Amino acid sequence: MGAKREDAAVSPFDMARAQLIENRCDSDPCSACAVRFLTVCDALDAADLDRLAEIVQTVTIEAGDVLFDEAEPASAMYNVTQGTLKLYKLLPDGRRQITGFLTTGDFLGLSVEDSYAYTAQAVTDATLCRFPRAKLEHLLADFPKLQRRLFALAANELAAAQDQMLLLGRKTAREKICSFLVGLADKAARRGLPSNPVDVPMTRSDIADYLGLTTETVSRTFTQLKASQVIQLIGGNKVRLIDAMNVEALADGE
Amino acid sequence: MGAKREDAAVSPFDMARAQLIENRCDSDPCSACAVRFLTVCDALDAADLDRLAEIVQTVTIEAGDVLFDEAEPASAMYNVTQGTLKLYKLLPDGRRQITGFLTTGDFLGLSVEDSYAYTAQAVTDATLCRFPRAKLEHLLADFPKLQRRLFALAANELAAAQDQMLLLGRKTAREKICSFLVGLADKAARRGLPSNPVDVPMTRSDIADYLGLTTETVSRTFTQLKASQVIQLIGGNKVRLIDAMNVEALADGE
DNA sequence: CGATATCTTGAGGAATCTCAATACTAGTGG
DNA sequence: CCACTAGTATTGAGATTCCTCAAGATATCG
Repeated sequence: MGAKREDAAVSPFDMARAQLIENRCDSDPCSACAVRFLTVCDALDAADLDRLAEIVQTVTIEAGDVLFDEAEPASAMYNVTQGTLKLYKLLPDGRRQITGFLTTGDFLGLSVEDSYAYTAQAVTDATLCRFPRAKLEHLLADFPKLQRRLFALAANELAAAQDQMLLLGRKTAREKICSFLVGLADKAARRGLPSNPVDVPMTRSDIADYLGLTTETVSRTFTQLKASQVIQLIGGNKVRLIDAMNVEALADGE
Repeated sequence: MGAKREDAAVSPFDMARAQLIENRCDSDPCSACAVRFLTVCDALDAADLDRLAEIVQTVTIEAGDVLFDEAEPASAMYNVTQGTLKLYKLLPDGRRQITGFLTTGDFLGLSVEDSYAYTAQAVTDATLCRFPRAKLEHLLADFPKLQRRLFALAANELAAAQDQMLLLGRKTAREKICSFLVGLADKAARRGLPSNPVDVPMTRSDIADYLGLTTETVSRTFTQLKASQVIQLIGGNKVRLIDAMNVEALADGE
């Protein structure tokens, strides 16, 4: 894979924080939004969408940029409209656990506490919709449907987190990698994107920190899966699942 | 620890399912509830509590009983009023990951999908408040506060799940055990229960499946911590943290 | 006080990690 | 247009944590 895809430093504190934040000047950005149906915004119909459009801002960040930092006051929620981000937590000595990768339609910044529970960093260049928290909460009071939708999304996140716990606690390296690939493919399919070969925009190091492995083990496992005709590596960041059903079976140790 | 504390079989399908479900006959069970402030019910004031009381049932289960099963239609949500439960997911070959232990005040059964994402089984004898899902959803529409409270609880669960991912993916056995003990102590403290020595009602096997370890490693790690004067084991199921701050530091690898 | 489940301890093995060297790959500058 | 460079990926060898298998100790229940 190529140089400079992202900053791989563990500490986020020396990262660029350049964010381009703009208030939407379009008259009607949300109702024209191509990815609305994937997101929290789907809860509102055209009439109410205006209210949402009033408070939304657009954020553009580059690969490697930190959107917000763990323990920073949670000032806003976001929707990813383009690109991939990673969320992670750190231990004092720098060990890192990536808790999720987000793509088009995913939301982040959910926090009932005052501060974020994780750092959010761009894996690729990305654009997001930013909803200032205070304004959003005001809106939630007016639109129970929106509240309900957020709740549903949180519940889904929770279910995904529990799957990930099963993976981290009980799966082998091979099962972890297969689960990861199947997960990426499913997510792409749900967005109408090509799911086989599946796009893998993150580094081996990111994958390792997501699956509780080391870079080397991730690399070795890819090599083994390739040797056993389970996958093909295409270019630097595409993976073909030779038999998707088979990969799925391997993912659960069947 | 003693015999028969719970059924340790991995497969839940041969477990007893005896549940005692009663409709509340008290005139006002909820407003008299001693643990209300800990739970979802805290969102409602006395006047609205009646509505909740109308739909609530009481469930009594014994240690080892399965409350509901993974993939079973999600017919209700629950609040634990007494006792400890465990939630877990299984792989086809029987490997188990416990995603959480629940005690007084915790809620479970949250599901936007049609079926539960995990199995819920009693660690000790327990009593719960049962809210049939259809009725509860009806109520949510009338009480935005309740909806909001549920959302907040889900968000907290999510944050806890992310902490657990960090634990599972990146912590050593010793750090895992220390995190676990600190977590139990904090939870007890928040409920006004004795937090040092902390009550540990679950088996080594349960702890192992919660932390992504084996029974033997859990046991060995307890022995080591005891030898290093970090903890004392009191009876079968109490642990004294000799220096709580120290245990906390060990939990994060500091 | 025996029966049964749980817990502890031991010895050896395996999966994964660590450390280290080499080989890619994509953008950079001549 | 091609070598250069810096990050990234792969591969190898050895170390280590944790797991597996097995036996013995302990605790609780009837």
